[in-house]
Amino acid sequence: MTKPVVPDFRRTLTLRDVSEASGVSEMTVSRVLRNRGDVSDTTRERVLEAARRLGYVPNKIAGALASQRVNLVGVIIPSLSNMVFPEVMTGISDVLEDTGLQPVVGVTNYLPEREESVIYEMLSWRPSGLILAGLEHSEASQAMLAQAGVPVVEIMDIDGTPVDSAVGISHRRAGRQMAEAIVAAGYRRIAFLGTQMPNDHRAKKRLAGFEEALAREGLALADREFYSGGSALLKGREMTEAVLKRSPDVDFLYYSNDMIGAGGLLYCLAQGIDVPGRVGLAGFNGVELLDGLPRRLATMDACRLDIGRLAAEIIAGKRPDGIVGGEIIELSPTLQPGDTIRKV
Amino acid sequence: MTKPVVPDFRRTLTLRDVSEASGVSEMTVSRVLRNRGDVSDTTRERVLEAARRLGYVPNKIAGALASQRVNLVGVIIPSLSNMVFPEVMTGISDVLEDTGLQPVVGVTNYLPEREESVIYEMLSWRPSGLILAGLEHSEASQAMLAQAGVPVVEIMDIDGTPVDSAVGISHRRAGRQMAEAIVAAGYRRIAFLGTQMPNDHRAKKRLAGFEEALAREGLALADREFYSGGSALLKGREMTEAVLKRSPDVDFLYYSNDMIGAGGLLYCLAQGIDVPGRVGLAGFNGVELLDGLPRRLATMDACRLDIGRLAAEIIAGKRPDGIVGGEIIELSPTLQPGDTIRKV
DNA sequence: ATCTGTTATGTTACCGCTAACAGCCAGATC
DNA sequence: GATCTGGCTGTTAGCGGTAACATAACAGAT
Repeated sequence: MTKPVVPDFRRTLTLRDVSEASGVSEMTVSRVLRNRGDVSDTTRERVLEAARRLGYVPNKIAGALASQRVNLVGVIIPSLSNMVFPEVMTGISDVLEDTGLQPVVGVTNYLPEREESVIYEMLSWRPSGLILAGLEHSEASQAMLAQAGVPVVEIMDIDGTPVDSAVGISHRRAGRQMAEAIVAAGYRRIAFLGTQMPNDHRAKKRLAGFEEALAREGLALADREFYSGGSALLKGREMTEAVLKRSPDVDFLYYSNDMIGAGGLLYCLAQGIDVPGRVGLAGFNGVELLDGLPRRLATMDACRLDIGRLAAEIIAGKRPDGIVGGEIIELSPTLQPGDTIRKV
Repeated sequence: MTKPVVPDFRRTLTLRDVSEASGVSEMTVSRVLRNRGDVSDTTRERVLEAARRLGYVPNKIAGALASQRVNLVGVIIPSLSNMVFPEVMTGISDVLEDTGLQPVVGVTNYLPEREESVIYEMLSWRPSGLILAGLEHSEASQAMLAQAGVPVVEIMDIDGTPVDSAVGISHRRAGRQMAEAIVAAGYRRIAFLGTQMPNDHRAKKRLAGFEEALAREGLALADREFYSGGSALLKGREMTEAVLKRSPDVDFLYYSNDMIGAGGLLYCLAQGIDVPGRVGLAGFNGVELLDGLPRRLATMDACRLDIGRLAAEIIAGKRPDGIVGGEIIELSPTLQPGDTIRKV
């Protein structure tokens, strides 16, 4: 309603401004700024000088619309505070760095409906590819991904059917392997401590594989405890205390992630409990944090860096043999026994 | 060179496709999909049905170009693995959630030249605003930000001159306050342990403020130790060991962040060192992780959630009194004495 | 019957850039 | 001298939407 006090005299700059300032056509300016096509050195210099002097920043929106090319890769993850995704991101960035592609992160907070809208939002920018965590998505999400017309890589997990490509580990198998190692070390009264999150499918699969392997040995979980929210380290302490009080005869604690496992380890050490003699412990992920603990927690690394790398390579079309899509890459996590499982 | 094996029969969908499928003009479809302007209920239904059936996802690139409006906010931070930025992001997302704006994250790895290119890249998408960590930027970066023509909020720090708005704490003052508390508790032989990072200006300012306050009391740092890279928790242990061996008479360890502080605390406890009697400890940030430690490390929270919130409010034009730009908001971090400083 | 206002829809002209193609000109070739 | 290069630059026509401005259809008021 009120007239603007400050007139907007500084219109946003366009190619035309640079073109006028340097006395060549817009097309030539465009060519210079993108390093595409032949331009004489003198012209190039003049254009660059003008662009720099004016402080011109190209408008990628217009560029993308005209060229039908967008140098963005959507990366959709459940959470940033997880300690696991930063490393995946590092792998992705490493590979994309010299491809001209740029990752753009979206966070879903483990909510399928949130994921749906993030996918929609991302696709509406017509990215060159999509990387997203997990194989479980709403029907609408699946439909969008299938229609997207760009490479889609589902990461972290391979127990299921991907829309297009997948890079990850089998969490089911990871759970089995850990159970086998624990049983082999002579533990028998085993408890599980983990997240409550109904949508953390990977944790759920690990537990399923774990119980499956126990069953095969004629064993069942002796106890189980769940949490949600709050400081994972603290929750680990609290849950550990609760389980050990409730089931004093438990001799092994299997945690769904390293953070709560670390909390449990600190609790046991503080209580003077003999680890791994009286109680054994194991987590999952292989997070860097563990290196600083008084004792090395048994864990299983989830190949996060490699997962990021490979996913990015698929998007960037860098896979050997020029494989184009529909690739499923299973990585093998390695068990790191640390100091919290008895040696056999 | 080779002909594509699979013909691209599934062209990408446009408004025209939906328009034809529903028998109305493109404009009407556009109105329906954006919920703007009056459209009859029957038409709306028909359009939505067609859009859903076709799996149409609007092209925001074209939309943004035509409307000169981009619902993105660039957020530029030095690192994801820091534990400090996820919380800032949470604050930002909370506020932006119901404004139609969407955060887009860029990471600089503490490299000014990398920051420069991230800023350039972001501005080339003409976002509605920019939030970036710190007040120190290359000249070229400053120029771009000043020219950007959108709100720019520099966060975390207010010791310096912002380009436009700033929300943060005074790290210099935070350092001073901590030093005063330490001296007041009777400690005299104080050591500093921190990051080597030449570009972590905030850590540097904390140290400067810290030394300044010590000097005012006639004191100087008894020792100092720096690190770079690796697991912060582990580095904290190692540095602490090094310092205590080298300078056995040191009675306080001031860490530049909570993670290395936690490492130091674990080391001291494992060594049976009397904390806070023989040695006092303090960190910085107030990270959630600390809640799970055997003893509560003294720290200073950096108001990360509030910083994110306020920055987002400025971008979204939600500040009370309709303040528009050039706002500088200083928050006051609170000292959390924990259990690692002697009570006076 | 005409006027007015409201609601629902369509038309037109861009937004800022790039693909594709069309010139132009100096020097080489025949 | 005519033709043919190949390097450099310009012209034209969109890309897929949306703002702004018609227009149409119809109810109620005059």
